Amino acid sequence: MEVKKFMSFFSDLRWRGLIHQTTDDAGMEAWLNEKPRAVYAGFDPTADSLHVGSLLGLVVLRRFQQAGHLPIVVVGGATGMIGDPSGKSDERNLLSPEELERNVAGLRAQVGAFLDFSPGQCAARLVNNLDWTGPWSYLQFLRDVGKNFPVNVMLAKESVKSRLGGKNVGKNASQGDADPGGGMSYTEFSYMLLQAYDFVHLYDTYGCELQAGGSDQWGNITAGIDLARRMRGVGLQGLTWPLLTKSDGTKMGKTASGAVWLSAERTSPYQFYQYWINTDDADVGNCLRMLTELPPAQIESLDAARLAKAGRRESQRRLAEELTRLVHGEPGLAVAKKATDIFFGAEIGELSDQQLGEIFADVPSCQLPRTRLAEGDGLPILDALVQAGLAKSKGEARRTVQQGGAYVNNRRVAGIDTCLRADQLASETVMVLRSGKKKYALLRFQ
RNA sequence: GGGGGGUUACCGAAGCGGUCAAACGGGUCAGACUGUAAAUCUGAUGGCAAUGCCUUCACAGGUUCGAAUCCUGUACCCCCCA
Repeated sequence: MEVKKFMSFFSDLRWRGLIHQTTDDAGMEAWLNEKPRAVYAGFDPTADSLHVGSLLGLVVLRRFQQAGHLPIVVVGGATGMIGDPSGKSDERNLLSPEELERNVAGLRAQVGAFLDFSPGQCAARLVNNLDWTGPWSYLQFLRDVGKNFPVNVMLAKESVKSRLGGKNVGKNASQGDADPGGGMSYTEFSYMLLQAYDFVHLYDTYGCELQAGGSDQWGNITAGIDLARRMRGVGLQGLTWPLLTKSDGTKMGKTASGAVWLSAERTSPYQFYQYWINTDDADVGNCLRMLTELPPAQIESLDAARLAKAGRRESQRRLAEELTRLVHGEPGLAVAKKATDIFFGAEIGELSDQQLGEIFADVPSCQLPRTRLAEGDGLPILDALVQAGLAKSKGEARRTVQQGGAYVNNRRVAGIDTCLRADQLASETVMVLRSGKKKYALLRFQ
């Protein structure tokens, strides 16, 4: 395997497919090599946690920092109050100030895992655009900022056109029979002014000359560049990364049960790990390039291994490991892997309540009095399955057992007459029930 | 307003007096296979104290030894003619 010679930071970005558009394709690389530059990317505080959709932005900023540039994370406390129309087919609901405040705090807590905020040459910053946008009066904003925006230019932006054009951009517009396009409110129309001004403010305050964002942000980024030229007479730069989509065209980071979050409370490290483990062969190469920091040579050798022996799923494993470590740290990864071993592996036993609790954090459980284990021959397996919610009726439980689909502590239940006794506890008070391949439930005996 | 057709289990759809807990397909669940994939194959699919018992075929009554099946009424849906 040929080892790539030194690759500049920027061509590495290109190689990874992280560059979609730039304001200066020819000169950007040299411009970045010239000296450390401040670069900013914005994050919407629509929830108290970021999700996989924001991961790309975070890792891009991280790469900039590793290359010696200064990343600035802008949390959209102000713009979040308005709602970015880019890529949305419908008007958004406004968040309350309290919600926003909580969300901003949540995001602040998360970005520390990606960027280094400790004082130094290229310490990262996190700012909230509400801090500089809040004080504006409406009239003042119209005079100073609004004056610089020709409406015809605003109307030409894709984010606006698609909403006014009379057809939904959203892929699943099918359910909205009545609503062709929906239009947009003046509020959302004004969104780009706020984001544009952010760029000017960051230039003024931190000398920030580059804004990065997803490809849907191109219109907002160029709006900021235009504004800076008009207000300050400077030429700022912009760069976008492509949207992270799967080969089937759907968005990355969505599961049947909702978004995959970065916070352990919303998506446990195990679930997070599992999400990546299950990445399609067709997508995993892209994900490795764009999201992980594995060197190109290693990624290429994983590609080759995947072609030769797809069944080993080495790529998925590495992807899940790298990202879980990045987001949840080494301890989070350890828990996720341990849980994975148990979920797909051998008998469970000799564990503590606490260990089981961590591993099966996502699994439903039910409490039963401990005496049930001692009554008669013990707790009949059929009752246990129903109690645990793994079967809707005893008939269903019976079928599951007869078909060999029921397990206690990952050991197959032999017959429908099986009874559970205290010596089958996996830990002090917990027994692990499973139906089929992956459906688990805990029984806690108090 | 007049005429006709329909309403069956999670969904679609058979059944038109007993052998109906109800064919068939889809879905779902389990098993085998496998890469925690896809495809395929097998089994299951109202409830229960289970060679039996109980509750289901829009709802309420009725005919009958016996009704998802026949009759009457009610509700909802569809089609045709005005």
